[in-house]
Amino acid sequence: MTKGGNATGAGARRGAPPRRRDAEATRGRILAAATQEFARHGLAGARGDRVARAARSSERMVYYYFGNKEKLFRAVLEAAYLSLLQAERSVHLDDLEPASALDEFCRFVWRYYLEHPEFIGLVNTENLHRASHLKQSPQLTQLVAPIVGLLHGLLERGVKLGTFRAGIDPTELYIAIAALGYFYLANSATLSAVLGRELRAPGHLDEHWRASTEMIQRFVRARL
Amino acid sequence: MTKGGNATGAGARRGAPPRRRDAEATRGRILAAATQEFARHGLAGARGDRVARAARSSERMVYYYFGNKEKLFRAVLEAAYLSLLQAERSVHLDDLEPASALDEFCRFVWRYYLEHPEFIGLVNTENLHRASHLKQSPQLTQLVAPIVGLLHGLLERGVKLGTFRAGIDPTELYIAIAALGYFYLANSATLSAVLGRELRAPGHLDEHWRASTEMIQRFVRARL
Amino acid sequence: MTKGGNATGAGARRGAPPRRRDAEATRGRILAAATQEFARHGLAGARGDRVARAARSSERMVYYYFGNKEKLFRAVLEAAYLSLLQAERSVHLDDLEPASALDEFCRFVWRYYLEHPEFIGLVNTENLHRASHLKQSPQLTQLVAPIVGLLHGLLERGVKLGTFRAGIDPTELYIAIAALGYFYLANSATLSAVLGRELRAPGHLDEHWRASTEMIQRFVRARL
Amino acid sequence: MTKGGNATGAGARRGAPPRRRDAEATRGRILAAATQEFARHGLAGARGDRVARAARSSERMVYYYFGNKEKLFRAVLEAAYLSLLQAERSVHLDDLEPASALDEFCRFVWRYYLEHPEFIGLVNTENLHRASHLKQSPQLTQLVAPIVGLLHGLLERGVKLGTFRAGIDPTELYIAIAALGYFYLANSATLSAVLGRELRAPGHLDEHWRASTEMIQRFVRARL
DNA sequence: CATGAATGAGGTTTCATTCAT
DNA sequence: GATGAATGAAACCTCATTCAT
Repeated sequence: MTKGGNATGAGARRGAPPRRRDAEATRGRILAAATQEFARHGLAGARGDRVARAARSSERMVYYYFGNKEKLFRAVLEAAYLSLLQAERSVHLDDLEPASALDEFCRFVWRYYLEHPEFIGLVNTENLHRASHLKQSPQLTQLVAPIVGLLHGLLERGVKLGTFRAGIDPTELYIAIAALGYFYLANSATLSAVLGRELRAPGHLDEHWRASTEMIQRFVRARL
Repeated sequence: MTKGGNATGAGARRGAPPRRRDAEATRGRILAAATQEFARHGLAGARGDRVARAARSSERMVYYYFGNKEKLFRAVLEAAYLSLLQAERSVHLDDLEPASALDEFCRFVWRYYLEHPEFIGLVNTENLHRASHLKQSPQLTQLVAPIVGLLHGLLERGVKLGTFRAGIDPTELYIAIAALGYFYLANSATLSAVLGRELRAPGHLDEHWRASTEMIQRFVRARL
Repeated sequence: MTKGGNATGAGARRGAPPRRRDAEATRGRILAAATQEFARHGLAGARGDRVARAARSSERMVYYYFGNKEKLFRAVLEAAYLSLLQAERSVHLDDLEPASALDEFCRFVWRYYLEHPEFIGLVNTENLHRASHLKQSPQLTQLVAPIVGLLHGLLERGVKLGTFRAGIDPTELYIAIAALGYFYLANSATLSAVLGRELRAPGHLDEHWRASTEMIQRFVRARL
Repeated sequence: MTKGGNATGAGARRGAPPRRRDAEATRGRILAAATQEFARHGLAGARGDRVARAARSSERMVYYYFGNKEKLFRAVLEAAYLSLLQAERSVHLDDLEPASALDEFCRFVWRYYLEHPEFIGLVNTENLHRASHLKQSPQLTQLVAPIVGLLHGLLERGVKLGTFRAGIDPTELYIAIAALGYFYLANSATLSAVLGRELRAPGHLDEHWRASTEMIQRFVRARL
């Protein structure tokens, strides 16, 4: 029942009569559409008919597959976090020396946020709801962001080599790295208006990334 | 119960029946209630009757004073930003040496976010709407966060004294300071669930603030 | 208490503090504004605040002077009919020979409708309400359109002279004259759309008037 | 109670509980009810709940099928004009000699107005709105009342036979015929009150029709 | 597996009107 | 005599959801 390994192909399905395996495809399209919808409009602002239309399906199907709005949101949220976890698994830092590895790590986080604006939207929405849906997903809460483990190892290596100072909490470091990227992108609209600077302009994006990595490096570096 | 001749001021009015025919007071209560409502539930999730009840007024009065939901939100947003600006005016850093002044600045920002969770909620909501309401408020967009000016002066002083390195963009510095505080508090719910650590616990709050200021100090410090 | 003959002048009353005799002036402005409002939007569609604004007064004053919406409409309607009656009094046909007098009469009716679109709007609205307000105004129903009397005399003279045929009901004649003008103007919007001809174009207005008078003349003429 | 296999047709369904899940029937009942409601109360005065009740449906269904009040009105208006056009197609004048044909035409128009008071109410309402809804219906504006074509042919035949005079504009003639009928019926309430004559009394209705046709005949007749 | 029809409940907003100086 | 503040009732409309095939 896994996704990979089937050979039906994704193409040639436009207006054609529904065929075998379409159930899963429909479900997938709905999930994708709902992800966008929730990310853009929040939970209360999301509209079932927009999801249905974007998924080239019907509102009825949304209920058929997901039960109700809240459950749909939970499914979307789980998929989003799972997606992040999967991406995190692709990060391999062990072959790099600690400082470069940390740079690489920062780049990964920044890139992920930059390329997954829907993730930011969903997380913001979930925080508005005090993480109530997340708490209902045991598989997610038990996972304890394995990415922090990466940082832990990395910091230890740096300390041993004498390039990083001791006593840095990997969780705090992770939060700092996330904060610098997330805040900038999540709040770019209001910040741009208030600061009078277009934060989404490519130049400023780059500059921010550079400043952020420097800040992180200086934070961990021994004997500045 | 008449309007003239009392000197109670605006405070100490909780649960007491609202003074009737006091436009300013009624408007104020509605604005305060709406601030909480929008911060907690977002624009789409906010409910007019909850606002009315919390303001010990009627739904009708909300429309009487603010026209419609969107305008009410705009009024709330404007008041929130104005409130921040006013608080910023109370920050005086000129008498402190640069490093201490920077610490003080960080403490101010952190405290403001900590003590004004509604501000975070409103800003998040406004970002969901791509700052569309903010852009309609000329008075706010024209203001160009004067607080950045404070940082600018502070950095210059530090550079002259040789304690800060040159070439730091005050706007970027401001964003970093804001990011470290805002992100932590705005996302504490999901982060707590995912990281398996109660970020709102007093100890962790303090630790985060300490780590943040250190990060900022190391970022600007010359010759580390 | 008549309008003419006072020397306060109509000018110089813009933003100035209210003075003596302003009560009557305010009432008058409200009545005029309400006339336009009811004519343009009907009874149900009329809005108190639009009336107030157009009258440079307040909604409160509307109720102060007229009690409620329905009474205001009645006042408007009475004023409109009284206005028509007064205009009718200015029609003098006795010095003209019958055919010319009839032409003159037709011209008067046509002109009145053309120059008083609000009258048409009000009458249409009143018919929607099955003349219920009109019936409540004894002064109007008792009047029995004196203008029909004019036609009666005119027809008699024509018959005596041998230019008009006998047996024509003056009321029917009046209705016909009114119909040709009223219908054309009252329905010009829908007719223009459906017939593909701009009925309000000056050329077509004139042509219609010419055709109408000819129709009326041919109707009464003896021995065609 | 299933949908398939019955042959009752659309008629004879009054007071009986509405057949459920019959979209066409439900839509039809709502349209019919709305026609009456708009005709009687105008656009602003029409009430959604009255429509729902009269249609033995729910207010919700009105929005389900028609979107909103304005669209419902447009649908009603379109149906009303389409109904008129269909009736016009049943008029065949070619077999009659011109004068009789013209009489027949007048009778048709008169009868239509007499038997479709809702049409008059709707058209009046649409004129209040300056035909704004009609203009949004391309199918209606493009039709250019084909009935005028009938009059055109009829006039030509009469001229050739020498019974009608030349130079009569068929559109003007149509307007005159419509005016004499429409005005009388649309304004019967106010006219009855003002003229002191019950225009809806059968005798007066007949008399008006006779006077109207005579007027039309005399208008077109050659050599009176 | 899929769907068109239907709906209860409640949301936002408007309206005409009155209160209390 | 005049007015700003207030309001109950109801209007229109939307939303998430279920029914019945």
